[in-house]
Amino acid sequence: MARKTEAKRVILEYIRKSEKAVSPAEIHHSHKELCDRVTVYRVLDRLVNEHKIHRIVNTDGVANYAACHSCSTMHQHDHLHFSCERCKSVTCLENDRVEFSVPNNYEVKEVFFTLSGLCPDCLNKS
Amino acid sequence: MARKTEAKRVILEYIRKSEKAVSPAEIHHSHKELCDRVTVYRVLDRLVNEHKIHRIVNTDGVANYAACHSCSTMHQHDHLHFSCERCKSVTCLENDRVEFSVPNNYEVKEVFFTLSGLCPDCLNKS
DNA sequence: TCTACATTTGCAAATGTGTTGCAATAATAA
DNA sequence: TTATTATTGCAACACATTTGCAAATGTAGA
Repeated sequence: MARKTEAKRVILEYIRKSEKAVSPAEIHHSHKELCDRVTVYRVLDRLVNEHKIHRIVNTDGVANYAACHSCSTMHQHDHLHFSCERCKSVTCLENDRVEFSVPNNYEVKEVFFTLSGLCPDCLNKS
Repeated sequence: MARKTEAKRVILEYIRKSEKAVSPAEIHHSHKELCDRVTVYRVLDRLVNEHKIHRIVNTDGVANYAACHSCSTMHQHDHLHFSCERCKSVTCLENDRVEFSVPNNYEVKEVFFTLSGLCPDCLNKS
């Protein structure tokens, strides 16, 4: 059975407090003393399996992780994500729902909707 | 100005004939003699810039490329893509349009809509 | 509380994707 | 045909992520 470890607790707390989705590298850089780089990856995998966080692949192919907010009631991540091409930040746009249809010979398990361009911060600076 | 080269011609033809989106690695493996690995990446970049193909990031973070079908008339790739978790294939679902809204303080330049799960082929085999 | 054991961790090394610099090659305009 | 410049190959790099294995640690049950 799953164990409570410091790495897991701290990483989950960090993700929950973060405004934007965070990458494994960011987590490791801001918690150098906490644990090894490899452990960060393994903790993130476990948190995803436990439905505590969800994974977003940004348009550069790098994984980012965000806390699940409405997952305690219903587990779905069919909201939009925004991947900024300049600052590389990934933001959940949870209020903007997406509508789509799929041919019925596909079995859809997960949904990844990502927009890219410039986020409000970078748009201001340009 | 852009030049016609064998690598470019063969790679574009290969992508056009392919049912599914293909990765740089796949292209290189099936055309070992054609050109270097690096050239595959560079040719793909050029083809994307010329709007001949479009790039899809699959849920593993790997880039895949597919031919643009309706781009001669209108250049937009806001259709769904399906990323199979078993065989890793990426398919364009061009007939299934997606509707969404975004806060107006974001500047959207590109759109990546990917579903994952099991494709028809893998669904049959299971 | 103590013990046994499965889970978690650190470290080193490997894999895979994508990029860069530079000199050599080849397409094309003139 | 020749000059120009895009394209290529090669070697090396950067970075994200994974794997194997032995050591450490959390926790269920005695």
